[in-house]
Amino acid sequence: MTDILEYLNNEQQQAVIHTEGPVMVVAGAGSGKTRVLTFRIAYLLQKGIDPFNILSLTFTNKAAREMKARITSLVGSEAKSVWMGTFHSVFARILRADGHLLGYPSNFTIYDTDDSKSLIRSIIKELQLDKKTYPVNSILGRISASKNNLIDSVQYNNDPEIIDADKAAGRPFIGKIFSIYDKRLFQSKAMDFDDLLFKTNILLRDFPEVLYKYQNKFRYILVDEYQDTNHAQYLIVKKLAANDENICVVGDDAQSIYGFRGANIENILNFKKDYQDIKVFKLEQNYRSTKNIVNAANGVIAKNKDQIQKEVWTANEKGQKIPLIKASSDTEEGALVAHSIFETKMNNQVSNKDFAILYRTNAQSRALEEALRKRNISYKIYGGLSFYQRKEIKDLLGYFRLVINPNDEEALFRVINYPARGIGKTSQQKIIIQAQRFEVSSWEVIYNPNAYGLDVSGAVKKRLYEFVTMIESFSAQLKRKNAYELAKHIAKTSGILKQLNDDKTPEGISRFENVEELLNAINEFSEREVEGQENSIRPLDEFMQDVALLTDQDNEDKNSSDKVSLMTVHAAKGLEFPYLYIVGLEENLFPNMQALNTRSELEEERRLFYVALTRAEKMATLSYAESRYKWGNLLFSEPSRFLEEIEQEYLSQPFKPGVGKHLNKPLKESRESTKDHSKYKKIPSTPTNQQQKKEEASSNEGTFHSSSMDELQVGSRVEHKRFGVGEILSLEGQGPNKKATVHFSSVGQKNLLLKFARLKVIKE
DNA sequence: GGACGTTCTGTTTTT
DNA sequence: CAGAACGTCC
Repeated sequence: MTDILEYLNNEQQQAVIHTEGPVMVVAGAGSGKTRVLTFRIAYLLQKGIDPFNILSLTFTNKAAREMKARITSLVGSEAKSVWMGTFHSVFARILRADGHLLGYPSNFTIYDTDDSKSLIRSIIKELQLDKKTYPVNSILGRISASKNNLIDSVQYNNDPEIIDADKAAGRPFIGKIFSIYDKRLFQSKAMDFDDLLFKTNILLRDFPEVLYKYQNKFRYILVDEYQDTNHAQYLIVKKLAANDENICVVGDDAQSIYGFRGANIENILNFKKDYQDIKVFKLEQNYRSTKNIVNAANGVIAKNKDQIQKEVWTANEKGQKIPLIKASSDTEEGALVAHSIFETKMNNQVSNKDFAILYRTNAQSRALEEALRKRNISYKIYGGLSFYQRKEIKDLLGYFRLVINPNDEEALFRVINYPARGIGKTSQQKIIIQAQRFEVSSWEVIYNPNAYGLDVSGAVKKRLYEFVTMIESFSAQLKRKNAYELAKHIAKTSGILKQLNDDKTPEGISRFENVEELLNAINEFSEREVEGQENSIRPLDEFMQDVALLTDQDNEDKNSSDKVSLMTVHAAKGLEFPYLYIVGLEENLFPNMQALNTRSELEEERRLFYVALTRAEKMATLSYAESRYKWGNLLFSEPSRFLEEIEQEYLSQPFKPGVGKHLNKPLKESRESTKDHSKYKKIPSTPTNQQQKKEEASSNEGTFHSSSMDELQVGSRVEHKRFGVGEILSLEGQGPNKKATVHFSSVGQKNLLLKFARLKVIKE
């Protein structure tokens, strides 16, 4: 047995060997946080603690896997029995085991955000509410915030304060939507992301025997990224740890960047109040970055009010000053960044994988991709539309979901008429209506249409019968066939493969390939043997269990080839790169406009920038563009205030703020009182805002008219949002893809594809 | 019922 | 600009 402690510095050792009682490790960026967690678990195991008694909650499943591998290499294979994973995946597992107490079967479906939104959309429609007054996103946000604070729909509707707030915002029916939403989830035997935490809380609250069971099992609990836990997660941890109080939380308040998801920075700030005899260890030495980067980053958050006092320092070399790239447009920004990567590669003899480009929003990746492609630099995008969210993938997964849990309503209506089999919208509506009338799932209705008085033609009934029979035949094979065989059988029999194969457009081919890739992944899963159960079949439901919880980060890098990484700052958490580019440093983009309402929101944006900077080892380059295309509009921007907030001495060239001033909105103090913070987390944007915009636009009526295709003719005077007034010189082509050459007085001639061009005919 | 065309509408970060 | 929603026609 090796003495694993010799790998650690003094501070880290202390945090590792203090195994009993509550421990908080406040770990600055790059200070070896993961190392401490890993070694702490290894140390526990070496001490003879049963791996079965350890629970480790990490931020991504990938982090858990890597930690496990590391621990295995330190102390051997017993590490494999430690429970490790994200909050969501660990508690999904618990709910699959004990959720029956709450009325859920173990094969319940996990609805992802798309499923939730789609359900809410249909509820709003059924209630005949105006979707502009009830925007799906904010409704879901409201429900989510509520669940994260352990307020269910009944409490929501009984809380006069909440109801009054909704009424005041002109949306009295949110509570009703919430109730129906939850009822429908339950009928579908499904849980949304927030339910995984919410229901776990209920389970532990209402069933003491379950609580005891897990308290007894998890004698040692470790939580990573504690600064990003929300109230529901906080409570679960607190309950589980209540007996032994062998809890170790690791985090960095300066890296709390998930406030929008209900993360409550108070959790870490107040940890001391929750436990007595708590030991606090601070890891302040940064091993990752140069002095310049560490100091610049420290300066950015120094202005924040909410923080735990600590001083991150480094013994590393000073390093070079931070270069600043100023571009005129997003295209140029991409080109300059690509150029800089090219040069740096040459000058330092390093490879693509040593580089990363971080941005605030996913949409920014496009210009960068193009620039990199032009220079033949290969890259990989993390996040964005994840593989599992693509339409063709969700369609096939829809079949799998339905086979496993026929009550899954979202899956049912996704696939009931795809590929087309003559069960159209009207019939689907009728099914839903009957299902709701009898308060059963839609599957029940189509399974037994006569019993529920489903009023559709005989032909449709026949098609429904065929559909039900097909799904049932799949279900019957669930335990008999391995995941791959069944998946392939379903893909063929359902007609999905054929449908996709018939589409020979480039997009169609790529969709087909995606489906093949999914099938390959399932094949790999089927063939991977699980220790202790060799020769046993690995069925499809096992594969599907936490597909909804997989993130792009979790996809193993099969070709861990030499590529530049592109991702959002959020996705970069926990990662590090020798050469880093942070792009789009423009006021309103980063810091983000939507996030600039309260002081604490600005502070979170600063922490986000801090996280970004501290990912860099040798060099961090910043860039901004003076203008940028967004939704087809050219927008001009001010350099980000963050550039001014970095001390001059850390930048390689002087930065002077532009002539214009930031449109500094006065920042409101957020409700930080204590208890009810996120109950009213975001006051949703008032409908009046949007109505006003509409009215402004329509005040032009009389002069312009929204034009249909054939109003556009050679010689027509037209107006374009961006280019102004012009005249159509020529038209070419038929149908939707007409091309027009238009002369605009402001910019000269432009060729426009009419399908996308917004031209308004000016009527005399 | 379904295909195909037109119009409208997002507009942050993610488990 | 892209995708969803809506409208029209067979």
